[in-house]
Amino acid sequence: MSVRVRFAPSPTGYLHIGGLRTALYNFLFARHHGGTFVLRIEDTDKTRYVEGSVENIIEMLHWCRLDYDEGPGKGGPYGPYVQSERTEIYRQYARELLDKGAAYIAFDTPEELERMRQRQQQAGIVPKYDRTTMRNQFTLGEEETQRLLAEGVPYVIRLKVPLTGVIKFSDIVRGEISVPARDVDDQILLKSDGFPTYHLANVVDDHLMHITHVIRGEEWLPSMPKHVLLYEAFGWEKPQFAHLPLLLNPDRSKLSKRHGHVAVEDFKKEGYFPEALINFVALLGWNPTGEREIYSLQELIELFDLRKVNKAGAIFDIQKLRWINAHYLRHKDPKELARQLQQYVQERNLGDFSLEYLEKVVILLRERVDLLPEILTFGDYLFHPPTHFEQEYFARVWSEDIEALIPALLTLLRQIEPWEHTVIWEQLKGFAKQQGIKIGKVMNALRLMLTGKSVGAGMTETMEVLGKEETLRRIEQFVTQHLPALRQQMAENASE
RNA sequence: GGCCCCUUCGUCUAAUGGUUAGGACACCGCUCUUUCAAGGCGGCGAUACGGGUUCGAGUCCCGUAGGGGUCACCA
Repeated sequence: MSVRVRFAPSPTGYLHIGGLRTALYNFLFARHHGGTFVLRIEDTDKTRYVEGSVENIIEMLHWCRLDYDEGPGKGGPYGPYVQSERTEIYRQYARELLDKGAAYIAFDTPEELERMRQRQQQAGIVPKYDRTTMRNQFTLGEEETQRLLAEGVPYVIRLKVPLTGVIKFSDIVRGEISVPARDVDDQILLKSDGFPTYHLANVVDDHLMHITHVIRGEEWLPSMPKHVLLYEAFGWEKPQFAHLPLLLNPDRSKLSKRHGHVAVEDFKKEGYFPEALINFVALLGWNPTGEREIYSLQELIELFDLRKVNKAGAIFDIQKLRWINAHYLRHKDPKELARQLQQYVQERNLGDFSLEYLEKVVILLRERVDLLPEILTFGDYLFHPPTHFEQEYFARVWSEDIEALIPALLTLLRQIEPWEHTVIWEQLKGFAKQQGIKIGKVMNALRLMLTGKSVGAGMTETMEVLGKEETLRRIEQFVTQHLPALRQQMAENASE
């Protein structure tokens, strides 16, 4: 039988990193086995629905190249793939459970349930639905139940969990697990609004959609016994289960918004590459060798093995993500990067720059930043003349000697031809020697005048990218405008 | 608190019961050098604890401790 897996998010917000990892492992498993990857939207709680979240999930999966084979907008043989469009199916199966005696009807109001929990807590016992004292099919009797139903009194359908015995199941990641039945609650399967809860809808759909492997987060492990009971009540063969270790905050709690952003979209906006995000997230909880860090999606597909997935949760370390992203930044095609950079330039209204120019900028600076858009701030002087000059740097590298050399330096630069960094370098070296001054002094002065900053790419390379005209203009502008201003500032600081 | 899961450097991880416990990020140093990076080289740094099984345990078993998840008409 061919592999069929699903990613089943609920549309309660944006796709987050944890969801992406779950989707990724499902995707990798499906592709590795030549199986089918299904997207199913679990929107059975209409109160938690967030507008636009389905679109966001689909868009982000697509951005990461995790395209699904069946699902919303794509169709497939077992649709619809949105649970709110399948409510009649769940009602039908809930009735089947009722007929089989595996479930029962209950009329308790939320207030009554709350009082029950309070009583239990005061008595020091674990809160759990008590079907021998509450208002349900068993305590009310068949006749009264039918009467209330006929009257239209709201009701729910609950799973009738055995009072004794042990529920056992097997998990690909965690092995054999068993839970005493007495610790399992009589889960509500069908809510009073006629919608199913997760547990019913999930089991029914996984069966109807012929899912062979359920790969989901560890937070679902505690509800496994309920799901096992449901499969058994229906007489269905269970799929195989794999509960993935959680993604954690630096404090080891479940990954959440509190410690920085977790929405995939935020990483996209910040300028992370999808390849980097996928590469990083794939290695959180699974590793093919332990010796390599960089994998393409294709390589991940080839190597993926569910049995090698770890059991312990993994902290989401943004530092390593940045490093991986930086790696991709240094290895991607500069032409492609230039196109992407142009987008950022336009978004920020930095002016018009040709792709040729931006490509040079990318090559010049990509080894010095982790994210592509950081080039815009790190190398701001490549997009407009510097308006701010680091005072400390100025104080350190500017001197009377240097200032006296500026006219000669300008004359030298004017005659340099061709304007290429190797030529510029040779000429400047000769100049420094001739003037009996250290080359470093000249370079630092140029760096200050041309960029205003103490750090950046190689100076002559930067000059080449700026062009001769711009280089000369900036030097002149520095001497006539910025230098007096800087002097004045220094004087003010000194007098304070 | 009940139930369930988990535990190798700070972090992500590797290790058919036999390795000086390996790699990567971060950090530190050296190197390169016109600054800052990148690269290269090196360093720091872990089997939670206690028992047991075994010639031999990170690996198997038991206990303890710690961490996490979950206990809704939410998924």
